[in-house]
Amino acid sequence: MRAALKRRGTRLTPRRDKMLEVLVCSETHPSASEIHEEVRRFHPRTSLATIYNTIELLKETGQVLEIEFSGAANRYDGRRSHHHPHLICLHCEKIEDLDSSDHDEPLDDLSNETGYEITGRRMDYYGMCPDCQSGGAGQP
Amino acid sequence: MRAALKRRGTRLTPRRDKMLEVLVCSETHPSASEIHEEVRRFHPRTSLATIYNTIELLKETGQVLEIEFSGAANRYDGRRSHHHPHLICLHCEKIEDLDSSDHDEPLDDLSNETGYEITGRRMDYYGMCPDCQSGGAGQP
DNA sequence: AATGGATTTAGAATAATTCTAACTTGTAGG
DNA sequence: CCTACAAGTTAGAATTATTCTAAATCCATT
Repeated sequence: MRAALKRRGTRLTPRRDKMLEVLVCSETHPSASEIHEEVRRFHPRTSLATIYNTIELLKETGQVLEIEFSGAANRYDGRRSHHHPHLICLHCEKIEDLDSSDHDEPLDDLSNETGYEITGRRMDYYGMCPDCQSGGAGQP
Repeated sequence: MRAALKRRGTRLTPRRDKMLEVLVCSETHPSASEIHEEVRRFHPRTSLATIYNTIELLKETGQVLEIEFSGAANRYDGRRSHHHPHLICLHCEKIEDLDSSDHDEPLDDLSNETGYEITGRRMDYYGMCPDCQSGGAGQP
């Protein structure tokens, strides 16, 4: 994954390295400013612009998936080793990964049919998580 | 569809009616301001706030799907009679509907497995359309 | 140690969406 | 038909995530 960055001629700076780590290790699909906070704990003078710049890089190389949120900050998923759907709670904005092998079909057929050069995909389910249904634990 | 609005106690005003028509008839998955322009041709004093208000209503009743775009306006799909995936060109921002019956499986299994109350879903493929690949017709 | 291009920064700029408070409209009851 | 009230609408301000900009810094290479 680090190699992928170098391969395209970009440097693997300490900030970028930390960002990769945050993205891969986080369980919560963090927003840009959450990533920022986390990176800042190790490189306190990091600017938010750097976070956005690096996200842009990683998006281009397909190493991060951007999950847009209406009326809220986008969220990022760095676990792109295999495609997986998301289960998104519209109430507390939690995002869970679903493990499902059957969604991992190849894209060649679709590419051939449509003529599109397909570089990514996204499968999301929206609803309300058990916590929020019971009016309980999850933050509103 | 009009009935669904009334059923929940909201009025079916001329603006709302026009908006429904625009959403259902449009082939392009319009943005809020494109919907605004279209509605304005018939009700010139319509405010953009009304468009957003009505979108909010329609989202709540599941009559419109919001397709978030990073760094650009959200787009809306009013053809919710059956679930279908989208093919999105990242270059010209065109959105095409894919007709595929096999994506229309029921959500009960997933609801039971996860405890989520699932109200919606979204399946998108991202890439570059044939026009943009050939550097041709599509707007950049 | 010097050079030059990539990276980073702080802050300003942009633009979509939401909010607010006043105004208008439609409907139901008298 | 008239009145009153709730729902709908409006214009513009406010909010806020993201992008842009120009200057400073870093780092690999000479």
